[in-house]
This record gives sequence, C-alpha cells and structure tokens, in this order.
Amino acid sequence: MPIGLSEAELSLVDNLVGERRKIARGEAIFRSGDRFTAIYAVKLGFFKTEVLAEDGRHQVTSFYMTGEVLGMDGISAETHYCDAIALEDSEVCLIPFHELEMISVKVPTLQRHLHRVMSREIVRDQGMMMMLGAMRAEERVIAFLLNLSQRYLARGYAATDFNLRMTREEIGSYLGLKLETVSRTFSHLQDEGLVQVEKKHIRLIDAARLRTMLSQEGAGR
Amino acid sequence: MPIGLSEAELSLVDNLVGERRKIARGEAIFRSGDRFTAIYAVKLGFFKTEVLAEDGRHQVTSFYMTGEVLGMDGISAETHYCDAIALEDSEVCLIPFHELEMISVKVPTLQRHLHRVMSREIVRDQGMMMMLGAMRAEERVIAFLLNLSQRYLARGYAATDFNLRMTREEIGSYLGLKLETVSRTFSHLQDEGLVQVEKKHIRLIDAARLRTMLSQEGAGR
DNA sequence: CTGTCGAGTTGATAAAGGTCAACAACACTG
DNA sequence: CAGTGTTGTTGACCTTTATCAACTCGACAG
Repeated sequence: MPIGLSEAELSLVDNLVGERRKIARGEAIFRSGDRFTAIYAVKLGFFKTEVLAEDGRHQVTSFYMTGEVLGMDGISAETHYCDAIALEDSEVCLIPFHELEMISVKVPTLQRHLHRVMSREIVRDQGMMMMLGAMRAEERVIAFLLNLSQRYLARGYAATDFNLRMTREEIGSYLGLKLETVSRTFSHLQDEGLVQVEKKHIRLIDAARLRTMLSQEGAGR
Repeated sequence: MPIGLSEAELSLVDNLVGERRKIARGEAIFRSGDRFTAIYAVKLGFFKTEVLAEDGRHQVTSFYMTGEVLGMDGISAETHYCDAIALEDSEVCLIPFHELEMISVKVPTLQRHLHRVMSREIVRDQGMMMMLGAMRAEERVIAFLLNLSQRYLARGYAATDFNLRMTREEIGSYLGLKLETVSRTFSHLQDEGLVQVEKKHIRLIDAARLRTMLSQEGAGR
C-alpha cells in the first residue's frame, strides 16, 4: 500500500511546479499549526509525520519515502495538523497547492492524479486503523516490515534486506506499542528464524511465512 | 472533527448532481471490491464503514451522519476498499465522481470543496490513529462520546442527550476494544456520575469533566 | 582514553483489557 | 404467547503488553 506518485506521475508534477528544498535530519518541513501553502513530494530521504495531543502524548502517523507525497492534512483547515520531520538528510519538492489547483483545472490528468494521491492516503489510513484496532503486537510488527519491504521493492531496492531509518521508539509510536515491545518482538521473530535483526539492519529470511502469519490468525483483539 | 459539507455546500453539490437513493437498515451502499463510480452525501440516516481482512476480522473505520460524505476510499483504485452499511433506514445523494471531476474543472469553488472534504477525512483518520495508538479504553470511549456529541450539536440536535445508532460491538470495533470492555466502561462512567447510559440512550452529565479527562492524563500506552 | 548520552536489549512484575460464561431484557416469529 | 435470537451486562480468570529497572554497545566530547 505505497502512497504517492509513480516516476512518470512525479515528473509530470515536476514540470508543472518545482522548487526543491533540502531538509536536514531532525528538521521539520512543517509543524502542526503552520499555515498550509503547499504539499511536498519526497525526492530523496525519509520522513515521519507526527500528531501531538495537548497533554504531550504524540503519535507517529506515517512514514514517507522517495516518491511519496505529504502535507495533504493541511488542505481542509489551511493549517497543518501534524509535524513532518526528516529522519535523514532529505530533499523535497515543494508544490504550491493553490497553483496546483489552478493548473489542475487545465490539466484534467493532473487533477485525477491529485485525487488519487489523496484517496490513496485515505485508504492507507484505513489499513492503519485496521492494524491498530484489530492486530496484536507481533502481527503489527510483521505488517510493518512487509509494508516497508514492498515499498523498497517498488523503488528498485532489495525487498528482503534494508535499513530502518527510524528508532524503536518511533516504530512503537507508529504501531501503538512501546519500544520494549517492538524490541522483544524483533528478537522473537529472529529466534523463530523469520528475520535477522542487527540494530537497524533487517533481513527478511522467510517473507512467505511472515505473510501467512498475517492472513491466518483469527481472533486478534 | 466532523467531516462533510455544510448545508450551503451541500446544496451547491445538490444542484450540480442529484439522484437520491434509499438504503434500508442493514443494507450496503457499496461493498469492498465494488467498482467505484460515485461518492455519497448522507441526506438522512446513519452509516458505518467497515474494512475486512482476509482472515475474517473486520474493523469499523468510521461512522457517518447527515451531511457527511463517504466513498472517497474508492477513488485511488477505482474500487471500493470498505463496506458502507446503513445503521438505520437512510437516504444518500449519489454524486457520480467523474462528472464531479468534470464539473469541478469549471467551478473552482466546487473543486476546493472536494479537496477540503477529502483532506478533512485524512485529518480525521489521523486523529483516529492517535486514539487507537495512544489512548486507553476509557479515554477512547470518552473521546467517542464527545465526538458524537459535537456532531449532533453541529446539526442542531441536543449535545448532551442522544441515542446511539450502533451496537456495543460496533463501537468496540471502531475503538479497537471488545464489546464487553465498552459495556464495562459505560457502566464505570455512569458510576462516576459522568454520563447516564440506558441501553442506546446516552446523557452526558458532566461534559466539562469528560473533556478534561481527555486532555489531562499523560502516559496512556 | 574516560565519561556521558542515546539507542537497544532483556528480565521481573503489574495492569489493562481480552476471553469465556452465565444471565437478563427485548424483539421478532411461528 | 412460548420460543428463539440478538443485544447488553456482569463476573472470574487469563493473556498480552506496559512499566520499571538493569545492563550493553557505540558515538562523541573533553
């Protein structure tokens, strides 16, 4: 369930708008409350988006990699609802939204792309809710790894051998678990011979079995 | 966080497209896998959307009431991703999506409305993830009741006195809890004198305190 | 080279919520 | 109007995951 534009789609958008911006690791593209002016296509790097509650709790709501588009949360209220933070030195392509709306009036293809990208985000969020509401810790971690794997594959990288860009705590926040639980689950999956985990480096040993572990498993919670 | 169009917005859409459809209680507007052709504005009644996993598990992802718009999950893949089911006899207004896209090219206001409605859904989903990932049972139930309350208020109904349209099981599925937990939490909130629960009828006794219980409370999970 | 800090792992224990089961209150059916 | 199915409540018990704490490993600073 990767969200975002294909290479072809991306280049189409590229021609219409432009302006790149470098974001250093740890820096934000935008923060909650910032005025919304643009959406952003990730050209290079890795981001998380994070929602914060009044009481200080915060939740990672998404990770974005090359080719994916973020910032659409800001459209409705003209104000961003979450923080978008680079997990490594990154580059985004800024797409001024009102220009995009104006141009998309003239280029129906572009309009349709935009709608699809937004809809894909809605679908992805629903899958996320399913995960948070109906899966247990181990299943969530497996789903997370398989999802990353698939997205790396779609970008031409190795599907079974990759590096995590985020900490255990960020994974935990994303999955609605504590970092200790994430760590234990990794260890457990490793003991079972399903994955190999060495700090941030992940190797999927038996992706097929991981997949069946997801689709089997009744009950849950 | 109500999603949907205001009266004025709704009537605008009304003039552009139309065709009402009655949906009896328990019937679906669309089901997962159905070809996507339209989005739907709720004119009357109450709906849930539900995602189903391969293994039979299912999760209620949203409730929709009068004035709210559903079906946008289908845009990206031209296929619906969830089931939309009426919780009472209802009526929706069908908005053929490709027509909408064509017309919105000529009516920029309409285009902006569409984008806002879609973005509102994204924001709402992120709030939902926050709830599922970071709140405990009691907080989730409180957030759910306050959200309903606010949406009834926005529609001119009593904010502190309303009837639930869904079962405990549907609430549980939506909140990532079991129906027993929902039931117990209702009983507990009643014992505390915060709400009054009689089957499906809810009366909020101390909405102010409920609100502080949400924004206070650190930790969570 | 030593000290400190952040990230990660692992263990012991506690708490939250799930599971199973019994039962009550209704609504619907024959 | 008795019988059955659905919905909701409550209790006893158990599983999962959180919490707290100790410890390792590197990276970086002085």
